[in-house]
Amino acid sequence: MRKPCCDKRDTNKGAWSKQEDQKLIDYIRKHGEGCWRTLPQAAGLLRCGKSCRLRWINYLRPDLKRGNFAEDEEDLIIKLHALLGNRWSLIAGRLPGRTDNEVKNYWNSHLRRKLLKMGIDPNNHRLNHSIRCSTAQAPYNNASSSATSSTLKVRAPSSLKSHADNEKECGDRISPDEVPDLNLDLAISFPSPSPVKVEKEPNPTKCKAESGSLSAQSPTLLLFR
DNA sequence: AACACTGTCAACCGCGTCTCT
DNA sequence: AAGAGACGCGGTTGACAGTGT
Repeated sequence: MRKPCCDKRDTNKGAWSKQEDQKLIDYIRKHGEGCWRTLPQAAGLLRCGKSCRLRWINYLRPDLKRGNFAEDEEDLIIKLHALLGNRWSLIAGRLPGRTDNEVKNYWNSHLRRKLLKMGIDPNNHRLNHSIRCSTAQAPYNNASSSATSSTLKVRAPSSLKSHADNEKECGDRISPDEVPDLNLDLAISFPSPSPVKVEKEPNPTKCKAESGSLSAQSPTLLLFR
């Protein structure tokens, strides 16, 4: 049985105040990201670590772009979604200054509708195609979307297989080589000194528990342009 | 003006994965 | 090998704003 990530009685929830934001910013500027579990106490925040992490990543990080999505960003999201499904973090990794949450929200509120208006099924990116799989929110995933998404990230070969399996289960879904005019040349392979890597940089300030999580063994999603 | 409806987005939740012991 | 702890991800929720009636 997993313990709750924090003692919920003693933590604030809901919207962040400016003071809380400032505390978090100050702390991370001083000590860097990481060790989210212990950060709230160290920073004097009555929040759980997860909440702090989310607030920082989605809102406070200095490199965030925010604001409206450009047309080319929209295009890229649509194309990447056609290839990757709801792997928002992977998609966001190709959009500098954008977060997975932001991309996901934008997809659900704008792009889905836009595609529907154009007569394209946002689930499989096909024209005038009735939705075959009942999981409208998780186009390429079967029962557990989070499971498959993690699989893709970590174990590329089997994930490709699982994607292919889903294709079978869901009928004639689009496959990467079916995507027209994509020109993304997406490949998954083990790390090598090559093009753009969508990979989290190991944070030097990270604590012990996390430090080995991106070892040389971890396959990396490589994206070429 | 008041209410209902709809859209947006920040935040939460639960679960999978990874690492360490 | 098994269990615990921590992180990260995707799905979902709920508050708020905008729009329509």
